[in-house]
Amino acid sequence: MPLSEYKSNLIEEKWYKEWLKNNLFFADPENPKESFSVVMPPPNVTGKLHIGHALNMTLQDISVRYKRMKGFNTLWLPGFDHAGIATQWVVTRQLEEQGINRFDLGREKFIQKVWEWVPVARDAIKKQIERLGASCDWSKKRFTLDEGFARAVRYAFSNLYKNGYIFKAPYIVNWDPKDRTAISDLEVEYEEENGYLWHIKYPVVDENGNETGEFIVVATTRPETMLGDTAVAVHPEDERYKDLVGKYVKLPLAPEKRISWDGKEVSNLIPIIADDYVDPEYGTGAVKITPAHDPNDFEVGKRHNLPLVIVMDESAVMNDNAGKYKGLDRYEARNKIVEDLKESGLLEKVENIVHKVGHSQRSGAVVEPYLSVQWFVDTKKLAEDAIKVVENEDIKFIPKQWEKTYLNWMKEIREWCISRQIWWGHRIPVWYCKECSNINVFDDNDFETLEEKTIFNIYGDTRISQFFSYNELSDYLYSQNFTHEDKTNLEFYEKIVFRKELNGLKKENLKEFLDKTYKKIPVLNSENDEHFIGFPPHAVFYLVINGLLPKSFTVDDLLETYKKYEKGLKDIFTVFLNGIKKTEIFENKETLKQWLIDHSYGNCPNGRIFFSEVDGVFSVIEENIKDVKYFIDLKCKKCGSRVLHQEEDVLDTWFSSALWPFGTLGWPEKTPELEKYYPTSLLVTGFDIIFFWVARMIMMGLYFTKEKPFSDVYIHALVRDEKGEKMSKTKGNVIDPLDMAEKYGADSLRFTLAALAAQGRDIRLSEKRIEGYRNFANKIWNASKYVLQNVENFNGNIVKDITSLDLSAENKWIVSKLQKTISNLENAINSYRYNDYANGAYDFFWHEYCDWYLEFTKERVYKGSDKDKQVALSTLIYVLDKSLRILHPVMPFITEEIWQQLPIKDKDYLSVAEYPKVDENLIFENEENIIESLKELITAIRAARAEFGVQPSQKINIYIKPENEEIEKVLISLKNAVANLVKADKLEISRDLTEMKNMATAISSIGQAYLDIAGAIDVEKELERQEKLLKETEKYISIIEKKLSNENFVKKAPPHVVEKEKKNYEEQKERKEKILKTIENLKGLVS
RNA sequence: GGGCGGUUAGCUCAGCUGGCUAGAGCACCUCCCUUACAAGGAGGGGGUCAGAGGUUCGAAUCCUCUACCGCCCA
Repeated sequence: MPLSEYKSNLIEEKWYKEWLKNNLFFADPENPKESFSVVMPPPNVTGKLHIGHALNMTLQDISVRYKRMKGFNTLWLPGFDHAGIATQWVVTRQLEEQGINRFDLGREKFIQKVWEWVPVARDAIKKQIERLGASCDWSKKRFTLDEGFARAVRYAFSNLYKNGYIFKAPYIVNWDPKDRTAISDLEVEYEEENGYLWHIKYPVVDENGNETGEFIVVATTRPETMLGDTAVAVHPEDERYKDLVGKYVKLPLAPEKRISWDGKEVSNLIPIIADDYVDPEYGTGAVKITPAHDPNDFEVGKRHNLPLVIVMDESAVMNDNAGKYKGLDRYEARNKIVEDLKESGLLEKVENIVHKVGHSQRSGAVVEPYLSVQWFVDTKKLAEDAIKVVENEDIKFIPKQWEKTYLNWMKEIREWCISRQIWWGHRIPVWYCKECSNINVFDDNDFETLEEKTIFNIYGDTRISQFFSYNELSDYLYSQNFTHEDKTNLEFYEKIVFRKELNGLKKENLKEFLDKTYKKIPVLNSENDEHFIGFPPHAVFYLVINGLLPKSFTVDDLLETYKKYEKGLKDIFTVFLNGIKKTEIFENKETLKQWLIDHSYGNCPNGRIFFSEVDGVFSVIEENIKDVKYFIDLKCKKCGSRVLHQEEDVLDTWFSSALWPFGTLGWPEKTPELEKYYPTSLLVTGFDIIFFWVARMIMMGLYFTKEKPFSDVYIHALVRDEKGEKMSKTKGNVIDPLDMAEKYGADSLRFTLAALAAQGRDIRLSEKRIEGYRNFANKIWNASKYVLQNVENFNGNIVKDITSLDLSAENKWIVSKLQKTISNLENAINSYRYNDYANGAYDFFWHEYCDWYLEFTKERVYKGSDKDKQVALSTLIYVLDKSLRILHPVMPFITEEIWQQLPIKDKDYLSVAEYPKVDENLIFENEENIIESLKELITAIRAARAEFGVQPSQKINIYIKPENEEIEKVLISLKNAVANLVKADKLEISRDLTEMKNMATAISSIGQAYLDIAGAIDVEKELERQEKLLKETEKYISIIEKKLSNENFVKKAPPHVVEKEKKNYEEQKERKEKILKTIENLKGLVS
């Protein structure tokens, strides 16, 4: 099927499907070849793929496709990030639009909504990645919240906690009052804003609390926090305040009694303390200290043992400690306080200032430094190895400059706040003991069998509760997995998480397994009855169905058994029933007996019957049991209590992303994938997440696997618009990669991004640019069309091994050029110069193959002998084949489409065909030089034509006098082609040509050409033209002369440079001679 | 305040470890619908490589300072 017109849309979709269908991107860990592995930075499941993703995907795909074609065992592992705050925010807003508040909805239902929404967004993004042609192994795709990943996260948390890297502490965090969560330092963006510096007078008091009339003036940008002041600090050496240190001030506007965060009363008389932290030069030299609302003050507070008074709630609304300002939003309170201060004469002055105000990256709300209890990772120790591994180049950043950025940050690393007060994410695997307050961290190491581990993990993922029924569990086990649609959740556990069969959980075994393994909890019919006193009947039924008590029993039997299991029973039902009552029934035999009788057939006054009774022997009536739940038995590791409560907070999303390179390969299990593909080879990402992600992956990777997570980190730039502005929806300057792919083809978009991806610079992208490279795709298409059409029309054979052919000079030239191009391209891609790769391929294909080689072949292809045709077409095909291979990593679709039609294809798909190897035997320096000079001559002839205004279509007679016999031979062999290229009517090539007078002259190192422009020659004009050329040449000669006459140059410059200059010099000299001669002739004509 | 980067043709940018009469694409000018391609072909104009100084036989490239622009961190 010959090619028609190039339409990207018609070819792109079909090939991606084909590739997938044939599993071309599947990575087999058993394949013994050297591995090349890349984990894809997982896009957020929120929203859409933007142009930055497109760049990221393109660069990865180029490297991955290149390595795959080079024969590596190549893995590109894709996946998605659950993006805690971002996703929660999107869903919250959607619900708000429907008038639903997430707090009203509740945690469980909210999460359910998120799970419903996420696949929609995720599948959209997946399609977009596919549209760009990403050659990743979808069969291995992962999600940061999938079953295996969640397990890895719990495992990691537990390990870090047990080894002292994770701690919980009261701390000043960056609080986002809009999302009501703590955020990490990195999630705060500082913006310069106009603000005020208020100078406030605090009255000094004497021992009795009476104002002395003296004041100490403090300045603040946040006056509302003064209500939380617990000291005023001055520098110890500051003479102005020396006498005041140790005295007290009366905090204006504050209530007399405030309550500190740990419940103690705090007076409004606060001490004046001395601390080095205060800069005596700045402001008044006195600083208000608000330890619960400022990180620096917090440190001061710790040193001086100051109480911590919180004055706002989680939404930044003033609380009880704010006295009469209670209930006001922080800004309303600020205005009111300023007003009141003014009124009472305590506001000394107001300064206009510009200061930096922190905003939440996500919600945009002004961040409030806020005292709260949070979970932290102590990153200091983890950072040590992470610094070493980069310093000793085990991990390389490309471009190198980013190393410094990384190291600077790493060396000054601070604790990482990992808890978030949101719902969507990995719930922290901590269970607090209600009895002894112990912090228990559980992971599946606390369980014996894989089946039990699995069930614990399902619980940990909040898919089932701690008390679960058979149906709840089986519904989950056998339903479709979220991440791998082709598997059930059980299969996911078997194939992805544990890599082992979970026989106990198979449908046919599940019931038996549960009965055997878990304590059974009776769910009684009366449970929803609010007057129902649940504990005693539950306890009895529990003992019976777990086989601890026979179905029929006496009071003594029951009491004895009860006493034996009392603690456990109480604990379990405290949790199950959310508190228990009537435990006293079991306190003595009489009450118990009475209770049993009261609830037995025939004796029951209130009509609630649990037992039958015959002669003091009671039997449980099984109809009372509505359902049986199984109980995942978690006990406090310190006191053994089962009354536990799980931490409400979830982990920072980056905590899970930090495990990405090994978590996706099956860690903590020792999987074949981990063995084969870890450490990964390359990470491609943007500079904006070096701290968020790259740094943390390195720390976690080193800690958990004792190996680096990757070898090379390629940091690409930000894609900006053509004016250099960041793309944003609000500015309306967004270039949508999918629109571009539709309009110009994914190939063109990819090529553009690669061509612009120079190291260390932002990319300014304009649509024009994409259009330009679409033209390149069109060029490839049409050139291929020329080749394929003529191959089709040819009756002979295309020879695959072109070395067996008698190659003429121009064939050798293009083949030789090709070798050099391949070598350059490989150098470029191996050092991540994607732009050089793209441009190098572009240059070769367009400006050598199309502009010249194709033109050289036309005469032979159209009018040559069969032999001529065979050589030309075979070479055309040979070079086209190699060209498509080198272009394939950048433009996979169009190259595959064309390659499929080559008569010499050696694989089913170009995507898995071999990358060209440089063949030294195909480098022909001599022929290269000759043809390059011929190009020069042809260009000179064309220039002469143009200067004399000869129409392109007008044919003229041209005479060429070659420099020597060899060149003469080459030129004669190419006579028809040359004639065509210079539009010659009659072309004569001979060394015997005598001087041609009255003609325009074109000069090159392989000879000169005379253009018979049929009397149209304007001698004056030609003279002028030649003189201009002479001048240029002379200028060049004088530059070279200067170099060569410099003794030091000849002495010190490397020989090959000197050699080159000498050769240049000779050439230019000759050229000058020729021009001089031409001028002489012309002058002869004038006179 | 600390750090990093940028400044090369009208525009967007290449120019790796110093050897270039400083390149590309787009835009511009002239000519051409020649049987692969007008999404094209041929030819052409356009830059004291931000400024100053230094190192060197040789600097757009290395060093220092200055100016302007950007980013990151505090």
